[in-house]
Amino acid sequence: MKINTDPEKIEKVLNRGVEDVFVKESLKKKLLSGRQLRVKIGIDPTGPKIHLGRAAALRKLRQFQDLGHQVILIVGDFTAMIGDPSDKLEKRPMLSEKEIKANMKNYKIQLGKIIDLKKTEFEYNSRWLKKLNAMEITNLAESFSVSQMSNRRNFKDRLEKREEVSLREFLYPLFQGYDSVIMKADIEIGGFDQLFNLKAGRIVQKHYKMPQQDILTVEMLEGTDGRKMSTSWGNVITIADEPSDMFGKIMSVRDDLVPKYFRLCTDISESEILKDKNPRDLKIKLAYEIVKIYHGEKAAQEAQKSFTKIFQKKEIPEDLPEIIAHKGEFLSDVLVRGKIVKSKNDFGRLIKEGAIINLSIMEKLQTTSYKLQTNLTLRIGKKRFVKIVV
RNA sequence: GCGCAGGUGACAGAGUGGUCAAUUGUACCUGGCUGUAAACCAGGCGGCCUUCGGCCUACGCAGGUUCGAAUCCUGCCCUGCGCACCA
Repeated sequence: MKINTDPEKIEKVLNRGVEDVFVKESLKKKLLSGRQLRVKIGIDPTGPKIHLGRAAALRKLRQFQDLGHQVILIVGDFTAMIGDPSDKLEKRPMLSEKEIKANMKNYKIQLGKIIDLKKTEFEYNSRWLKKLNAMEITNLAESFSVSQMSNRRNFKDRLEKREEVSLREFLYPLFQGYDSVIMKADIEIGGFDQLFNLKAGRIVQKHYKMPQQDILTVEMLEGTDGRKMSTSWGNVITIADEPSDMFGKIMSVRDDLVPKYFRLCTDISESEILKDKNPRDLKIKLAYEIVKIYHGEKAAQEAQKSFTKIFQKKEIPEDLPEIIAHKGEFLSDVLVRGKIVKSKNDFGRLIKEGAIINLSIMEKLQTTSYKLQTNLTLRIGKKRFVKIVV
């Protein structure tokens, strides 16, 4: 495999969407050397879907792959059971082996949309971490001092607030670092929230008298509401989202985040981004590009078409969710059953607010005790559509 | 183990016998304005019913006192802090 050492390309890899590189000069030298490097990334199979924030790090990995370097994907099946303390307000619950397996099922398909799986080395870190005995763990633990560990931002904060910090959480960075030892990693990539864990890799490698990996962190991507993208916040856009859904979610991202989204989620150049002055049009372009990456050109066109149709021309979408109902059934029951509304109370509120519209006659539904006789197409609020088939 | 403080709705955090389905902020939902953006304004935000009303379930868990408990008592579980010497 030929290694690409084009300085211009390397510059781009080292800068676009990158928060921090440690140690930059060392990494640059490695990349220019022409040697094939071992580039590691860890994925925590804690959620079944990859969101755009995680995808950003994986895209960075892809860039290394394109330069000809060896990409190593560590599935943190063991560490996921411990729970990563990074930037968590609370400690995470431990995941069972079963849950992890379920999460990993669709993972590879999603990964395949970003990186070249054929050229990727896959490893499950339980393979070696499971076997560590007490003596070896003790030795590993020697690499860190307590003050180093407790100076970590989120440990420190929690300790100051007199919240619980489990000793177990201290183990996480150690194990992640140990992965780097086993894998002989030259570089490790991760989100900026991973900074401590990545640096831990350097410390642990040093402890085992190995050359230290350089680390590269990508910027954190905020979710649709401007807060950090996180599954537990429900503000995520995942790469497995349906095209129209994905398109819509991207359109609801705050304007000021659009350049960042371009930087982290697309290959569009900065100069091209600046061409479009209208923020809405720019965002449409962004949505189009991202949908194109994960679902193809055709899906992107269709998503855009249906978006303009629904929200700019206010038409009814073509394929809306359907619920089967019986004749004479209460509408409220059907909607609760179909999980369109939370409860009958919720339904009652929406009626009172005039939020439910019968699209065939374009009238607001007035009564909570509406009984179904024929098919019915409804719009609830601005973005919920549903068709009820009797 | 002993002592002290604490455990309240998605989260933060009030409330210390009835007026508490529980103040407030955030998040969320709806309407207005819009570009399914932001900001802003208004309303809502446990469940069920025949809904200007009624019922059920909820303030760590289990009991108790009381006409009445998130609030008082007892036990249990969980969290934080303190518990060498000297004084």
